[in-house]
Amino acid sequence: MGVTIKDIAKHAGVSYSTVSKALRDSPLVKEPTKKKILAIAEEIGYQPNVAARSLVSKKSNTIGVIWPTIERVAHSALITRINQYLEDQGYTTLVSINRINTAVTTFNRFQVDAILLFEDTHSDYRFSSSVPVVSYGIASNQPEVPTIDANRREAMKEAVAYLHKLGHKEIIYIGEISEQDPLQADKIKGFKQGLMENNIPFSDEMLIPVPELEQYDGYIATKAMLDKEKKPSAIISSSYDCTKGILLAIKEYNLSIPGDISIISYDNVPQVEKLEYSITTVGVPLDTIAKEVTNILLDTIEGKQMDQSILLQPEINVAKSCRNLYS
Amino acid sequence: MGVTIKDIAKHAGVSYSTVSKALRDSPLVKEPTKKKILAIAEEIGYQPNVAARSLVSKKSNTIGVIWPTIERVAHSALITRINQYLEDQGYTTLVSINRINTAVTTFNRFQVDAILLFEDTHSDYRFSSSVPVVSYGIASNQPEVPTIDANRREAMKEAVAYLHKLGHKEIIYIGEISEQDPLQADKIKGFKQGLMENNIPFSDEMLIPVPELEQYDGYIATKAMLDKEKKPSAIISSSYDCTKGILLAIKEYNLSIPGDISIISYDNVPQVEKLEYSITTVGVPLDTIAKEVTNILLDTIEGKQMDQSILLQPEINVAKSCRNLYS
DNA sequence: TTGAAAGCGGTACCAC
DNA sequence: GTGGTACCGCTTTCAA
Repeated sequence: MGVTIKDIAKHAGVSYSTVSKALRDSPLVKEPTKKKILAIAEEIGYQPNVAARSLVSKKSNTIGVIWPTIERVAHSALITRINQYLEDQGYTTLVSINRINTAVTTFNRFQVDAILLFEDTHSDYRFSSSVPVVSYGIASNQPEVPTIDANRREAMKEAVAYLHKLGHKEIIYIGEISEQDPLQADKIKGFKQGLMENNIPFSDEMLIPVPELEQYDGYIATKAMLDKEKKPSAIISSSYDCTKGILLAIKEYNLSIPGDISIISYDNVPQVEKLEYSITTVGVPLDTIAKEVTNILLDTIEGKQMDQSILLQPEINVAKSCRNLYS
Repeated sequence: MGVTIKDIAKHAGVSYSTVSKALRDSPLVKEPTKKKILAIAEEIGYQPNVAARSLVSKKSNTIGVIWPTIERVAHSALITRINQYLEDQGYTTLVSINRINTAVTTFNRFQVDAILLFEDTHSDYRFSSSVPVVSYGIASNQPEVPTIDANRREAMKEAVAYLHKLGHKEIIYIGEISEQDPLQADKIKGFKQGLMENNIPFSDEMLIPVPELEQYDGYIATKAMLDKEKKPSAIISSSYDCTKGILLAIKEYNLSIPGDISIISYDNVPQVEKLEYSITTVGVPLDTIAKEVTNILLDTIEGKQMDQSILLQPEINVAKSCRNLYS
């Protein structure tokens, strides 16, 4: 099987404890010796054995990500980035797609240094983990698990406030109207709250439901909406994909943005820049989330005490998709 | 930190080697002793330490899945199922979303028992792994890595043959027309070959390109196609998602299936049953693929020699979406 | 049927 | 600076 440090030691004519030090770049080994050992290691294809290393050092330099809903593409971009940041910090990311309890057990057995949990729904699990757990998304029902999330409610409030400042009163919201999904419900709460704070009366017609947050759904919903007598002056879209569909429908109806209709989109994913129009967005930039999550994971590993719940503040990214009705 | 077998041994008043045997359900331990040990283990929350175990047994009961393109949702359903089958066999699945080389290294360090590699494109990597690797998708450029894949070409040939048998001659293909993606290119080759074998002349208008294989793309492409003078008698859709869009467009034009137009879809995902129409499909059932991949992984672990390339044969699943023009 | 002990591949401490 | 060695948690002979 594999090459071990003892093999390297033999080749190099040194003891294997020296090899160990050299490989860990310890200052206790002379440069030439170190170089020689490293060269030999490379040459004979040495790969450190994680099992042995973490057995003694009680550290695996590995973060376990629990992502039971891989079929929902929502988090994949975020996970990709977090993975990148963790790699930069010398950590390896391993993903489990099992049920939460199974995954927690697996990662505990593997002695990962921390677990990052993605939750989409309020499920009724309970787990115990000797490894620290950090959760992204809705607040966990395990009070001891710190939760990080984007403040969706605030984002929507800001969107409404921004539109109101520009003179918009006929505002509609296109998104998933679901009680099941607390993430979506939160956005709607923010929308309503924003209306209230700006003295815009709410009515049910202001909520245009879509079955899912895909481009296609946004397209269909917008077309149906535009077929109606009364058109809004502004649309708040609840996701980037949705926005793509909305834009297409608007184009098909030969309406101009922001001339005929204004639009502001949730999600600060970098892709917005690739859209045909320059779209104003509101949300926590993906990269901000990724950095924040990474830092909190690393802090947690170092044993720092965390706040129970961290809500990341959204930012408005003003572009040219919202018309100022006062000017 | 964690509870070890020594803790259990103390509680049970036996030696820790007896505990080890009991936990592995060895026949060398008397039933009552075993029961007692198991009870204590459960009670004090014992979790075996994977590192220690795999260090000595050289087995981790873990399969590493390399899936660098999580953002492409295509494989997630398959991975979910494979994960399930492997779990049934006592294996844990760990996913890496890193670049292939990094992931192979990681999994080698972790001493997983086998690696399952998902490839989407012909990239020019090379890796060496002391752990056996099995690849799903296009043939790897590492000749020693066995590859499993669905025979897409054959599937498309069968689709054409089936339609031809029913009297169809104006057949179009809706899908991604990409040289980049060998999976898609293969389908088109099969389509053309099917036409040829059935003496239907091919023309470029028979290929309707879509930018991606999403529902939305199918919808738009079909609408554009239906706006034309000449309508085909049958459509071959290259993916399930695409089909959803196609159906919607057809519905919008008040055409009936299979009265006005026939349709056969690639992909034998179980979701087709949930569609509004009863759709004839062709492809290798997802479950067949999952089982096959699992078995090959397990065989590989046991050191059985594998064929270099395994192409899974597609099945036609006849429903009511194709009209018999002869009757 | 149970226990003692070697050793898997490393790390880290101690002595030289 | 380098080498010797105990030990991390567990499996697996081998002896009792």
